[in-house]
Amino acid sequence: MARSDRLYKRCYNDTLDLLNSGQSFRSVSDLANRLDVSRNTARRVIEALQDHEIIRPDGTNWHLIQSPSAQDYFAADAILTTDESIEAAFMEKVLAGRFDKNHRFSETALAKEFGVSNSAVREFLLRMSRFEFIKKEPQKSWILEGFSKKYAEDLHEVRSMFELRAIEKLILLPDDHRFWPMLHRMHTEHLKFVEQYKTNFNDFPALDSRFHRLLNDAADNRFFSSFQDAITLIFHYHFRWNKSDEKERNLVAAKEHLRIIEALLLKREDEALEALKVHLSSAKATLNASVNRSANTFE
Amino acid sequence: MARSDRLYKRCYNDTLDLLNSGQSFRSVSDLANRLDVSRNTARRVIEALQDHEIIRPDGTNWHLIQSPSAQDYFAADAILTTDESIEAAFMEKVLAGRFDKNHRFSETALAKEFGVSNSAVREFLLRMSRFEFIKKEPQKSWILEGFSKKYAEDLHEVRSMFELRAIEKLILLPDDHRFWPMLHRMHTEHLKFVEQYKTNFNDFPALDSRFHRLLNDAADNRFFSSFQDAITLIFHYHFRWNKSDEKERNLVAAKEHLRIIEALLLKREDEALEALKVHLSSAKATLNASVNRSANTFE
DNA sequence: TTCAAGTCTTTTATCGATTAAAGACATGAA
DNA sequence: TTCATGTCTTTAATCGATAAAAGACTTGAA
Repeated sequence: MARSDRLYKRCYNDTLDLLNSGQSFRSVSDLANRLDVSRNTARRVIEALQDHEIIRPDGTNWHLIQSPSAQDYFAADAILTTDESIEAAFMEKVLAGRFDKNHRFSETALAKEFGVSNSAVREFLLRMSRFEFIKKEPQKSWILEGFSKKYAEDLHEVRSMFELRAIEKLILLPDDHRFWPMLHRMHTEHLKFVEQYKTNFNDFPALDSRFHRLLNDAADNRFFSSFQDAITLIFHYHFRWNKSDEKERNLVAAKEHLRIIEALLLKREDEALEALKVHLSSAKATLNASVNRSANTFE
Repeated sequence: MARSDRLYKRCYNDTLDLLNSGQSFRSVSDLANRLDVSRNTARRVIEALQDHEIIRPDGTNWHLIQSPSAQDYFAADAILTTDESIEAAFMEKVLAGRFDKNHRFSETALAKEFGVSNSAVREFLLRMSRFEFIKKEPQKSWILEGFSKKYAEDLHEVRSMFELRAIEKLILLPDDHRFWPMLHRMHTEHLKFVEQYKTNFNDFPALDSRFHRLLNDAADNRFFSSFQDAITLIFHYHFRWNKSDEKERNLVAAKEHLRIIEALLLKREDEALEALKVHLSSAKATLNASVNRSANTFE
């Protein structure tokens, strides 16, 4: 087996969704643009959909012959890239504590366990190692340093430094900078979330991540943005893993965000910094609580 | 061809050096310990050296039959790991500006150019990408963001934040912490360097890197230490590339280090912070000068 | 006990091959 | 012009195989 055609499958599903939502596309090129893939891939999708008699050309547009049912779609796990599925499997294994006590693990063993090749695992681990919770020395096996308390502290320290600095830089941005309208939209979204949190509380992690990313990106330092990737990953999996007090926690955090946003919009630096500190320490508390739950939380 | 035996060759050379410097080893295990490799590798070295009639057992120790000459050693480029040689070739290519104007490049092309496999290049690039000067999106080719002025600024900003924070943390370390004797030794080494800088100015980059690493490691945050890897790499290659004013520059920097060290030893926090700021901005100026020289220095 | 050696097993480093997807080029219609 | 298409070439994602090095087990000597 060589390279998988998961992208094609994902596009196939996305195209069904597109058509099902009442939209359409004019040409192969048009679909390729919409899906942000090459024309070859788009063409393959269209041909397959025609072959399966799911769509048909209709004047200048393509249309569904009838609404697609669940079995017209590729299965959810068929559209993950190898890397995505390794990530999910690995993080689940970490959080569930299914690693040896000595925290050493081998590429080969993981590859076998996850049903992928050696190289795929290796490359995943290399990419992952920038988050500093796994590491290896040449010629030796990997070590899981795990989500220890210390890890949470290190993460928090750097995160605080970066985000506090970000606030200081943001306050100085000129009034016509594109950051301000984006922050406004963020404000609106948060208000909406707070209003509807009882039903939509699941949306918070994504909102949270977008909010912090906005701050970091606007601070215009690539290392800040890159660090935000680590934060997003860690919190993503911890949120998934630890659902306790989820609703309340999310509401509190959203309100903390609002305080920061409002202080920023009024350009009250001290108030914004203060609000951010409060928020960061509650985020730290959340992470700590989750770390303590996870079985691979050794010292 | 599969895995190369460069480690063995390096050990072979190192063992010759060891014996040539008058030291010896008692057993396979002993040699393995000294070289920090497995016994299998150490055994292979000893057997080869015996076969080549370069050493012979002598009671409880091994001895050289006669002082080894240059041709008894493996060539310098035979003892680099694939990864090290890719790194050297890649960085040289970046600094010499031998990339296309659009800054895109392909794994395959590099692999061909460097005479190594696709995967080796790929893994190198993945590892490198945490330094944030190359990057890629899935399904697309790599982009060299290069050592722009902006890169130098981003690097400087984070570096300053980390090291200033490090100083604040170091001042608080108890008197019996192992950091203090290490700092004392560092002090002595710097005094010695300043005294002999006219002949030994080449030693400075290594000393510089060890000094900053000491600060970052003692601050006890893995992200600080990891960032220091980036700094070391960047400065290493820029120093190599830009030799102008080398002697004077190194002397000035060493004296700046001394001011920091002395202030730390006296636990004068403000003075240490001040001295560090001075040093960091001269380091930034050095890097900037070098960046301007390098041909891949686009905006 | 501790250390050393030999043997066997596991794991990493490295390669080359294969297929999906992107990208480049040429051509033709609005 | 501009866009859409088809064809061809290059490149990335992914795999499995192989040899070097590490590590585990066993035995024997000081």
